[in-house]
Amino acid sequence: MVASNDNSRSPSKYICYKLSRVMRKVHRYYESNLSQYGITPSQFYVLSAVWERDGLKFKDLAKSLDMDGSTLTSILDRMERLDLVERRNDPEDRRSLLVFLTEKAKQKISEIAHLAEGLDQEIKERFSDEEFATFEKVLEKFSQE
Amino acid sequence: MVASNDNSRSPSKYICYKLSRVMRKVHRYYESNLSQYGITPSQFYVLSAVWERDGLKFKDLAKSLDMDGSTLTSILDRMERLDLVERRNDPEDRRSLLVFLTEKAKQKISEIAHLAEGLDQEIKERFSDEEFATFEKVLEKFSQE
DNA sequence: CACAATTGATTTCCTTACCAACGAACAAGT
DNA sequence: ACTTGTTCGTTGGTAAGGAAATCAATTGTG
Repeated sequence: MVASNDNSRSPSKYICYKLSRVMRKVHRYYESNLSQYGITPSQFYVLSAVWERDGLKFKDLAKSLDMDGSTLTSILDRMERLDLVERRNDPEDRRSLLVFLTEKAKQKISEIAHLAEGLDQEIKERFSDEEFATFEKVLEKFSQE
Repeated sequence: MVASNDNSRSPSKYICYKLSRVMRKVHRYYESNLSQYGITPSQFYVLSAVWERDGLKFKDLAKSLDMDGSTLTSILDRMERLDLVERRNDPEDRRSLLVFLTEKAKQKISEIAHLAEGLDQEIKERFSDEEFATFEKVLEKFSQE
């Protein structure tokens, strides 16, 4: 808490810096665990989102992940190379693409999701329930607006 | 809160995803405001850290920002090109580098810091004091361990 | 002293992220 | 039908983040 006082020059007084630092840390934690499945955290988010709604539109996928289309394009490129997802044409709109999980991905995803839930559990255990609930509430509010 | 329940498949149930999403949002907010000074959020963190301790060692800078050395190398490259920082040899260790702010940076940094404090203020105002205090406490705990 | 091990910083490679510009396809209006 | 405008996805550019390999300099050990 020392570095948060207002007349300090330290970057650690700024929200954005704090968030970025923690995010990177948690990201590395996920990354090191997901690597045994040969995927990255971002690829895992895409897998989860497509698992939730197989065959959804590219643009809806991007929107649901709050991700720029061009970022998703390159992630899907790699995931297609890894045989995790498949892009198919949308019969209703020739500009649009539909995204599907491959059989390979369908077989792996629930195990991976289980692992990720375990990682979350380990993180949560470091805090009190209320503390963490408030933390998540604030995050939720952030991403809504 | 809907998406956080445990039997959902949505990526938004995972801490790492939530953090990344919020972080990106806040990052974009900072980015759009800092761009008037021609710098990025990460460059701003470096400026702040060097402003706090001018002439610190490269490795200490990287450590204090919890940043990989290779990342810092490329950020400093750009910042040197922008005439914001300067690398000098460490007289005590020829492997080591010392990092200094340029005059140009010294003149701009306090104004930029003031802007950033304003951005933080605007964010804070969206939450209750306790709520946000807990949020920051959790972030703090995260980055300590 | 000499040699091995470690440290400091850079380079290269890969992934993510975003913006701006683009071309193709669709929609709306006249 | 034709033109105008919009939407969809990709491409190309830049920045950041990190892992691994590398080189030079320093430290440790025999």
